[in-house]
Amino acid sequence: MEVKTDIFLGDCKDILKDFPENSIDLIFTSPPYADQRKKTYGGIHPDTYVEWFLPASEQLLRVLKPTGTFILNIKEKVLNGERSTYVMELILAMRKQGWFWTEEFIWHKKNCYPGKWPNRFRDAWERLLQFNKDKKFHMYQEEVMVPMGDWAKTRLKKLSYTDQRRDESRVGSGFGKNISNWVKRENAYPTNVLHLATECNNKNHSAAFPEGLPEWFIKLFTKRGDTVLDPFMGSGTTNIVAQRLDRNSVGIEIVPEYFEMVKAQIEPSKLMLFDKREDYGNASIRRRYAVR
Amino acid sequence: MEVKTDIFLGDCKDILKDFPENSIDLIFTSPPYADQRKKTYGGIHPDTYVEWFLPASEQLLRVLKPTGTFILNIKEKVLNGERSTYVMELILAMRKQGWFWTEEFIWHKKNCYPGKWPNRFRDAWERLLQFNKDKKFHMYQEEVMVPMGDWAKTRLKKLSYTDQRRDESRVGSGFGKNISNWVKRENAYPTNVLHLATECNNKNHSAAFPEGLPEWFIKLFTKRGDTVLDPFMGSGTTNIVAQRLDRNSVGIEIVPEYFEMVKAQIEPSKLMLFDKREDYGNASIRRRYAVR
DNA sequence: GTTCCGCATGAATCGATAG
DNA sequence: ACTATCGATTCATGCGGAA
Repeated sequence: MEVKTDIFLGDCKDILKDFPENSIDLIFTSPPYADQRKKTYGGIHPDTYVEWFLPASEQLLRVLKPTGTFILNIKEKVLNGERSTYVMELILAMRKQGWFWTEEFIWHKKNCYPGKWPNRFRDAWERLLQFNKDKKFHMYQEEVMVPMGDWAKTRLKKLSYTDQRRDESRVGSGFGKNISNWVKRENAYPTNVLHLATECNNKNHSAAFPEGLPEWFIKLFTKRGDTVLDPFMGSGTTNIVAQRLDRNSVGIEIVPEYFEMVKAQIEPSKLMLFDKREDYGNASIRRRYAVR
Repeated sequence: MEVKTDIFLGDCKDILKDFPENSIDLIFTSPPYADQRKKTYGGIHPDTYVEWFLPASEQLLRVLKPTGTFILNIKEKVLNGERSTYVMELILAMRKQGWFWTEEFIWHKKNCYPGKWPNRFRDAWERLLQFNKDKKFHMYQEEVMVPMGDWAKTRLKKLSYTDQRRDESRVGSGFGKNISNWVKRENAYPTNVLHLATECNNKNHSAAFPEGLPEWFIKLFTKRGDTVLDPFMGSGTTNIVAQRLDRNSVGIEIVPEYFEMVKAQIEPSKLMLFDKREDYGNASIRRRYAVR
C-alpha cells in the first residue's frame, strides 16, 4: 500500500487552519511540557499552559473525524515541591471546548531515569489522555491483543493430545471448531496500563518517546490507509511509525532543526514537504515539494 | 513496642472535631468512590462528591502534623462513556483548602476486573494522591527499598558490556557515570508506580485494597510508635497493618457492620473502643472501652 | 513437603429491558 | 425522555484439596 507523509514547518494552530475538517483518523502527540524544554521551545510557563494549548486543540477538534481519537501524552512537572495542576485544568478546559475525555491510559516507564531526591521517588509514569469528538469511535481491539498469563498454559494442558492434533489439521477449513476461540484462549485484551521502556538512544530530540507508544495507539485506533496527525512532531517518531504501518501521516513542527531532521529521515518517495514562506510577503502561501 | 488501636463508630467529619490538631503522622484512606458500594454507603453522586468530601478533608488538614502525609486512594468511574472529572476537581479544591499536592502514585492492579467493551479496555490502575501540609515532611525512603528486579540485572550486564565500548554518552549524562555504584548495590529505591494484585479471595475481610498498599506507605512515611489514621476505615486493613508494624492507629467507620467486624479482628490487648452513643441524648458523649 | 489443578471472586462497564 | 436494574462479558490471583 502506498502512503504519503506530509510534514509542515510552522505553528500547528496556524497551519491547521488550512486543513479540511473531519479529515484525520488519529491525533497522537506529545506537546512540549510546561517549562521543560526551555532551550528548544522557549518554555511555556505552567500558569499560561492552558491558554497556550487551547487554540491548538480547537483546531484539532475541527480536523478530527467524528469517529477519530486524540491521544495526548503529557505529564505535569514538579514546581516548588508540588505537582503542577495545569494538566487537570487542561482536561477541564478541553471538555468545555467540546471534547469528550474518554479515558486515561498510563504509560509505565519501566526504565525511568535514575536519580534520588529527599522527598520524592523517581517518576516512572506518564499520562496518555484519550479525547474523542463522539461517544462512538473506531477501535480495533484485536490488533493489540497480548499473550495471556502463565496460568493459561496449564489450562491448555487439559486438552487431550488427539484433540489438539485434530484441531490443527482443520486450520483454514472454516468448519468445526472455531480457531478464533483458540486465539482467544492464548491472547487477552490489554488493560489501560502500558508497560514500555523509554528509548535512550535518540538524543537528537529532548523528549522522544519509544516507537512502541505511537505504534500501539495507531494499531488500536486506525487501519491501513487511514491518516495520523502529530501537531507537535518533534523528532517525527509518530510519522515514522505511521509510515511503517502503512498509514498516511501529517507532521507539524515549529523548530526548523527538528523539521530538517525529520525531512532527512522520512523515506523520500513517500514524503510531501510543505514550507511556510513568510518572506514571500503572504503568510498564506505554501510551497509544496514532492521529493523524488 | 506496645501500640494501641482506637476505632470509632460515626462520621469522620464529626468525630475528628474532637481530635487535637497536629497529632497524626500519616492519613491513609480509601473513601467510598462516587456511586460505588451503594449498598453500604448509599453512593455519593459524582456531581456532589467534592462538596461531600471537603468537610472531612478540612478536619484531616487540622489533625495532621506539619511533617505528616495524607495518602488518598481514589479512582473516577466512567459515566456515559466518559471518565468523570470529580477527582481532578477535588484536587483543585483541596489545594484551595491549604493542602499541597505533592505527588501522584499509581497503583497498577495486576489482576484487574475482567470484561470487554467495544470502546474501552479493562481499568487496571488507581490513583494514590499524596497531600501534605508543608513542603518539608518525614519520608523514610530506605524502609521501602526493593531488591533489584531481573530487568535491572540484565540491564547491568548490558551496561557493563557496552561500557567497555565507551558507549555511555549514548545513554545520557549521569547514567553511565554511576554504573559501578549500581553494580555494588543490591537494593534500589522504588518509583512512583506500585505493582500489587488485589486480594479477592479473603472471605473474612474482603479488603478493597491489599495489605501491601498501606504497608508500603506506613513504612515510607512513619516510624515505629507513630500514629496512623484511616477516616474511612472500611474493613480495617490500614489499622491491622499499622498494628502489625508497631504503629498506633485510629480508625473511623460510619457503617456499624464494618465497625463490628474490625472490632472482632483487632488484637484485644491493643484495642481501644470508642462508641458514639446518641441514645444517651447527647451526641458529643463518647464512651471509651478498654478491652482486656 | 512440593507441585499441580480447580475454582470463586473482584471499587468494572455496556447495552438492553423495565418502570 | 430519563433513571434503575440485570445479564453478559472476561482474566489474574491465591486458596484449598489432590496427586
